[in-house]
Amino acid sequence: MRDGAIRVVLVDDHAVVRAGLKAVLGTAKDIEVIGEGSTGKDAISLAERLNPDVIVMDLSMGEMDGAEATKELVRKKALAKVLILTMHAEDSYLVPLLEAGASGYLVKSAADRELIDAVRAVAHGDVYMQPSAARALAQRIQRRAEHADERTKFEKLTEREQNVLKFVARGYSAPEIGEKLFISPKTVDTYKQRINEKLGIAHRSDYVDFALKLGLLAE
Amino acid sequence: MRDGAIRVVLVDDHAVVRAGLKAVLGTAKDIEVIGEGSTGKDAISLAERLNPDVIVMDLSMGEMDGAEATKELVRKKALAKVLILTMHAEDSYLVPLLEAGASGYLVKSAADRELIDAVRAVAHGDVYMQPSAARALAQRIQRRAEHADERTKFEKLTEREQNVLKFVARGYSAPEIGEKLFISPKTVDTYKQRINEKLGIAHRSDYVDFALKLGLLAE
DNA sequence: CGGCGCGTAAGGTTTTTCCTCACAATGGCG
DNA sequence: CGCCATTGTGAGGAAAAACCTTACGCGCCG
Repeated sequence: MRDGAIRVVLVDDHAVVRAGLKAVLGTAKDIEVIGEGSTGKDAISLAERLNPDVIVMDLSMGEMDGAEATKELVRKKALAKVLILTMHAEDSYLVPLLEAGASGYLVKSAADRELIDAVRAVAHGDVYMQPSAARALAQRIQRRAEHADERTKFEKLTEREQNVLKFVARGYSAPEIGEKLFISPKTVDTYKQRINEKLGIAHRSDYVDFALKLGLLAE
Repeated sequence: MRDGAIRVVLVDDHAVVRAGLKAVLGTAKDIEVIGEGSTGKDAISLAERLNPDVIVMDLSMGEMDGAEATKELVRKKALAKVLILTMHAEDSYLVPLLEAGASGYLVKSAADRELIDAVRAVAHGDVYMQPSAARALAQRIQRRAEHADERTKFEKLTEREQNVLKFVARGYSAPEIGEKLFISPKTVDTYKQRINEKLGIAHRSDYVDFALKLGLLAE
């Protein structure tokens, strides 16, 4: 990082915890703690003043918690990476945190070694996660794959029909689809008719439902 | 697991690799290799015959690769958990694999210890992932949160307009929306008109794009 | 050979959309 | 205090799209 050491700011509303973190990180020669704060607001002002590489921040704090602070930091386009600490493995917070822009997620019971690794990883631009967190994430993704029924039905459609289904779900009209597929809008109409029969649906909203369940609308 | 040991089937098209895996797993007293195969098809027939707890399978194989075999196993409601091995950290395959139903993902360069841990984890019902894999997953999620622009625009719409936007994106027609909101279809028309102006869009497909980017269509 | 599935398409009726206009309530703002 | 922008509501009418029915060639399978 800039001039060698990884510049870290610690934010936690318990001084004892901060002291502990400082002690642990102090054992790594390539990590330097350059500031401390006790609220999310502190995190933001410290980020602006000190321009750290990494902000190690508690998830739950009195005034402005870690999640909100992370969002705000991202909004302000701060360069610092955020490593969130949490008391217990509260998996449910993980996804919102990642969406907010956090780069890492660590329970406080983690070994010293893990903390140091995590700081290095996020300073390096990587995303750091413990297995329990990764698991939550993976399960979330797997849940998406549960619509086997719809998949089966979908696969019974001909290629043309599948294609048309996708386009309709995406909001395109028959003439527009016709243009894209180089066929007459009337032909598109026919496909829609056949899709309706085969899937037993009738409304455009059903197309959207279907496509959503099958992940056909993922960018 | 049943009668103590974790029953494992190895599937890889290189005998040498299978031998290696067997040697490594042999060092764990709680793991027993009960079968071997060299293709995805083998994986499926072995799963049916031997009913293993875990299938350790290569990602790339000649006939039917690991991903397809996993899908098929899930389709057949096999009880075995699938741990996918891969030559390099091909992150791009991870998400499809998880969707297919794999419970773990490991590069072949992993330490012996990691392989054993991974087998135990998936046998136990956990999802096992290495940091590099977890990273890919996390980045994928973060990408979803990048549409700040759209969010801002969306928030400039009135509540009514936001509501109508959602319904339109979901595929509902003006009369249908009118019914849901207890207003005239003509009023819905007006909202659509105003949304078009405010967002600078004109097609239903733009509504869908917009809603997708903001996650308004997530079940 | 006669269906059957599939890709293609047209005609005609019914709905929807799209655009323009309208009006009342509300809430600043000079 | 009037004025004007914003918001919720709605109508009328032309244009477009959806919907339903019918049709035809082609390859395939019993």
